[in-house]
Amino acid sequence: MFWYNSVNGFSHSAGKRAPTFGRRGVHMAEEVRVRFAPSPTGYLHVGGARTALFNWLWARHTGGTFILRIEDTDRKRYVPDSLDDIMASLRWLGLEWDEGPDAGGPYGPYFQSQRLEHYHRYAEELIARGAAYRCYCTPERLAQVREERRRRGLPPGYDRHCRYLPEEERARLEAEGTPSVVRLKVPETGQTVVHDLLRGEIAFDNQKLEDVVLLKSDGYPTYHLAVVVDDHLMRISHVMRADEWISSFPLHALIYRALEWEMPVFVHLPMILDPSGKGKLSKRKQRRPDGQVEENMTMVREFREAGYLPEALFNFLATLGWAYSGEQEIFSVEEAVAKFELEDIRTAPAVFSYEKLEWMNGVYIRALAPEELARRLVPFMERAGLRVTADDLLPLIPLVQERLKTLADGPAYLDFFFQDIETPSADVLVPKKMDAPRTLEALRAAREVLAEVEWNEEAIEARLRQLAGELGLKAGQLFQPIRVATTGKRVAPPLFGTLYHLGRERALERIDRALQVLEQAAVQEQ
RNA sequence: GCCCCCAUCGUCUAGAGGACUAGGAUACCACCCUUUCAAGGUGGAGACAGGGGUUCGAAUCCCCUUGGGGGCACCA
Repeated sequence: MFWYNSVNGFSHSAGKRAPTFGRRGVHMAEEVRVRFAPSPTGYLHVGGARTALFNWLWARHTGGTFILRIEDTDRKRYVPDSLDDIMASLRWLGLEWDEGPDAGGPYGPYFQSQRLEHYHRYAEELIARGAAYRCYCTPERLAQVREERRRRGLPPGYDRHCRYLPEEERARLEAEGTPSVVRLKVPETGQTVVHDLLRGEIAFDNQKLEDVVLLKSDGYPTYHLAVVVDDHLMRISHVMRADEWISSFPLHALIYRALEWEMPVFVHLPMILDPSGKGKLSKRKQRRPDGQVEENMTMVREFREAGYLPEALFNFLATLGWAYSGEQEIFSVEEAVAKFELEDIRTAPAVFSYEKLEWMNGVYIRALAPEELARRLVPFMERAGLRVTADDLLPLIPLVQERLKTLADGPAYLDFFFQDIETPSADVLVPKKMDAPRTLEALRAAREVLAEVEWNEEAIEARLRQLAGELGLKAGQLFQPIRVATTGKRVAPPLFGTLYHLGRERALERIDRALQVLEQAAVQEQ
């Protein structure tokens, strides 16, 4: 049979550094069409987002088309709100699609559940061409077979029972209306050689391949059939998908060849690994940044809620498995689009580094216009119970901008501006190498200065520095009690700006409360 | 178990046989700056998994070993 010659279709091995277009020279002018095809079985995972991102980057780089296709062929695992999350997360990252749900397009519908007639048609076509067959085995029998094979030390799989069903038996089962699936008729000998842009040729012994189910008994296709049919019908030029699909790649190739369809260029993307380096990134794994045991963040929405900027996540994900030069790693969207090349995608799996993402997020936060930072901080302040507007925040931005790692850090740095503080205890108020009486004396003096100083940052700083000298204290010894008294924190934004924006009245009021605490402590120490 | 993929500092990576005393970033450490914390500056420690080939010459090409990962559903 023609498709037993599995090596056809490839003129030469491209190898690791093959030119992107050269291999399919005839198609150099052909439009690039790529797709991201998630299944609505859960929220968008950062691994999925990275796949989407690479596809999007390639589409934008080439002036091609980015398609969103929903692979909703598993009715059992369907999660109702996952589709909304996937679309919202993609848009949050800036990965707008040209064709797909909402957008529409000439090759729709873009939900596989609405394309069943196509899968049925090509399943029949495959049967007619002798490349597939109906299988009437029950799930129970299949389970039995698997168990049996396991016991005999064989790889789990189907025993091809129905492939060799006598014709009269087949007719009888059909007449009885026995439920059936359609299976791929994999050649029993020879090899299937597939081509990956980055890895070159990969050969599989047909003997090791399985007669996978193409069409389920509920009439829905499996991934294997649906992906091939849709990629062909939607005229996909490049398939970029996760590494884990390499195993079923030969099955897909067999379907393409049986249907005599030309294959797109395949690029398998490296896996994203858990920080432990053990296995795919998943929620189950735990990380402990400071001894704390917690769940990994894996969903795009979680990063958004944790105060990461979309541009930072975008940049980080873009450099996970793709490197432009080894020198540059901060890329604007435009730069990434301009510089993205398929050849520069790595094949080795990459560990997801939360530390590096956090650093990068800080870089992007520092680069934000103050007005913009203020605007983005508002929801995080509100979530912490602080009712503020961007205008309230704006004057305070210079105090915190270079300190924030995430937007969620905002409240911890700024809450005392917007709500009263708990009066700090003496042990927090008294700096190292100081005692309560001396701290009390210093803070009293500071109160007097602050009560009459002209209320601007420069004057406050000048007078307090002068005071420190008069008291024979180091700057920190005077400033720290003031900081703690007015902010309730040991760690807070720069003092003079803080005092200025807090206002004289509130600053003095908080200092007075701290003085009471210190008075008591001073008495007790004597 | 079988099949497939992968292998440079802890991590992300540069490296296309000679430009490698292996570069950058992050994380870490020290110092500087400094009112705390950051940010910034300077410096430091830190890698070609192992073994065979090929070659005048190997991080780079080939083979083996080891290690890691993925897959083996009427899931995607």
